[in-house]
Amino acid sequence: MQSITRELGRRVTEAMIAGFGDQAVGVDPLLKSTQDPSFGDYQANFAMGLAKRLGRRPRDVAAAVVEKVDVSDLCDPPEIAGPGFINFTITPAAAGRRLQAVPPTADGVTDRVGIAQSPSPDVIAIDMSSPNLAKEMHVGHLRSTIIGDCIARVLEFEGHVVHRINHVGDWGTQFGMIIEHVRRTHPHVLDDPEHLQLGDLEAFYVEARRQFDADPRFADAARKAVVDLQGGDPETLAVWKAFCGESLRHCHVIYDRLDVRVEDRGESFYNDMLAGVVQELGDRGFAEESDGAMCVFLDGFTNKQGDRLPMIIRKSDGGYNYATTDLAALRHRISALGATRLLYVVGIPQKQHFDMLFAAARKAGWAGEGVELTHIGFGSMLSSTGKMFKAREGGTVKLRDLVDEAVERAHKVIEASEQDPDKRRGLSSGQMRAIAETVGTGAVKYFDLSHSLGSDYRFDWDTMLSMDGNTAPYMLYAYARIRSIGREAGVDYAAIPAETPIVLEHDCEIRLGKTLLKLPDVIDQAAREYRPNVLTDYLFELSKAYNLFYDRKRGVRVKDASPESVRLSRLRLCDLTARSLKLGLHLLGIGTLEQM
RNA sequence: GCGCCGGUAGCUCAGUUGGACAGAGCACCGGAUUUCUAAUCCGGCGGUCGGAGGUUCGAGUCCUCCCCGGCGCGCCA
Repeated sequence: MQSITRELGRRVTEAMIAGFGDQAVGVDPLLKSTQDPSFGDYQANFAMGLAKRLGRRPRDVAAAVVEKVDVSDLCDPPEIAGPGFINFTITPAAAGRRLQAVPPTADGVTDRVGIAQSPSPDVIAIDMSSPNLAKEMHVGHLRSTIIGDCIARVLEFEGHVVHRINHVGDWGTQFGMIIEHVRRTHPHVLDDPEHLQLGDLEAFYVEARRQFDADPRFADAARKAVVDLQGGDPETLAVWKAFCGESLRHCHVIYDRLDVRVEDRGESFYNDMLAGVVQELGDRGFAEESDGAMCVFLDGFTNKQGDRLPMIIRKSDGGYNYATTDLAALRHRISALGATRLLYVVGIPQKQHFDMLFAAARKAGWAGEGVELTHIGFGSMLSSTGKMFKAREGGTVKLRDLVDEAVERAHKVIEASEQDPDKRRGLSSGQMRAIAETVGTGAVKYFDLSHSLGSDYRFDWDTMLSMDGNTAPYMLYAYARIRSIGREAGVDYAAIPAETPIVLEHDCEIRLGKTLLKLPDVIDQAAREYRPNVLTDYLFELSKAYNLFYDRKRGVRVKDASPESVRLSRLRLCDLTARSLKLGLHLLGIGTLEQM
């Protein structure tokens, strides 16, 4: 399945050049899908802008292009409307042909629904999730984890090589008290460091902190542990390593549950590169000493007094901080991983840090012209009352608890449904648990990803678990329903011959077919703009189109449609819808259900 | 003080390098069910897009100023 806007855009561009020669070279035809079906399916908006440059009337410019453009195999004759819009209406026959050409699913690989990969794959490093290992993962890590996963999935789908880098916090002074606390509570840790087990990481951290504050001898030991750690003392390193391993295992329980894959790479990995970073920046005159600290000063950054704002890369006590680590990591991703696109899925409050980091990397020449550096910032997750998200007791909410509650709530909905004689499906308790897991985690992810990245959003259980509206349950239901129709019709969708014609006649068939054709454009836009909600909006549109297609009153019959050619055509539409939904949800990191 | 991000329907949110009368869900009102999964569908109600200027053929979108909210601003990450 190819992008229609690209196809139409190519032809319009040719017609523009045929009509206006060099003056039209490089002019974007501005092709997009229309908002209102009365304007057709796609529109080209270049005429107003081009007319201005040419000193001509927009409608005349549009008319000249319409005269030259050949789209008769795709559309009705293009129409000029308003100030100079050119409207294209895809013919049902052309839409049917394009859908029919989508190859069938192949076993064992991700169904691409006929969408080609990028001919020029990039190596991309995505900085995502990145919790601090000293503590348990909390809700603050949710957005980076699932947004990063979604963007990684989309870019991987496009054929790029993606490193999902989990830049975990495994270094710093707080590990001193952790190490000391491990020693005291698990005295035999060194005998078997791989099998250190901690039931509650958060409680462990809190207790370590309490001891540190309450017991001077503990505090001294903790400080000594920091020194030993930095000095490379083997025994201290072993304890530290054992703790980090255990903490990572806790993280991966959640990653597995959320079906998120990451490459763990702790900050400590870059430790022996830090001195070199500072040395080189200093030698080349990009960094200078200020109040005892080594600082990089960059144009355009000032502090509250209006003085230039430093990026501190070595503290006055000789220690390094996150700016140094991030610079080292950036270099490593470019030079060692070969990445040409570095993405950072980190909250908006850190925007200034990334602005400075990128500016410094450019200045030092570590990131050249050909390297993209992008901070994919996102807003905060707020409670339903609009405040910062906190547990009832006031502390942070563990991510694990959030996921548990989501699944539990989904399970209750399913149980209630099974109690209702009109709704019950006769699910086993095992099936109910499996469905609740997909619906619960899917609901949380979908709700998050359906918001535009930049804005804060209010976390609301009832909305995200609602069957109505732009939610995971609605989408999952639409998918399950289509799969059920296939079973009821006694067909294996995958076995319907690929040459079976798809004929779009009824309005709801035409609408569904044309919506299906938008999928490549949607994925393309989501990838280009790093915007998951482009995908969710589309899935909602597709689900609505399908539900209308299948509606008792306004839709068409499928299972018992006749003649057989119409029945098969509609079953293929069902199949393509299911495949598109499955692919879209997969790119969001959400699994599908054959039944719910 | 400087900077960043927000302010769109009663509520929660979309709005694609500026494009056609500003969209959706929830809520509310009304309609459709001898069920191919109604966990659905259709219709109605509802907005001077925070305010004021400006640029433009055209502004929710760009520029300036102001109001309100959140966040950041030298050795935490």
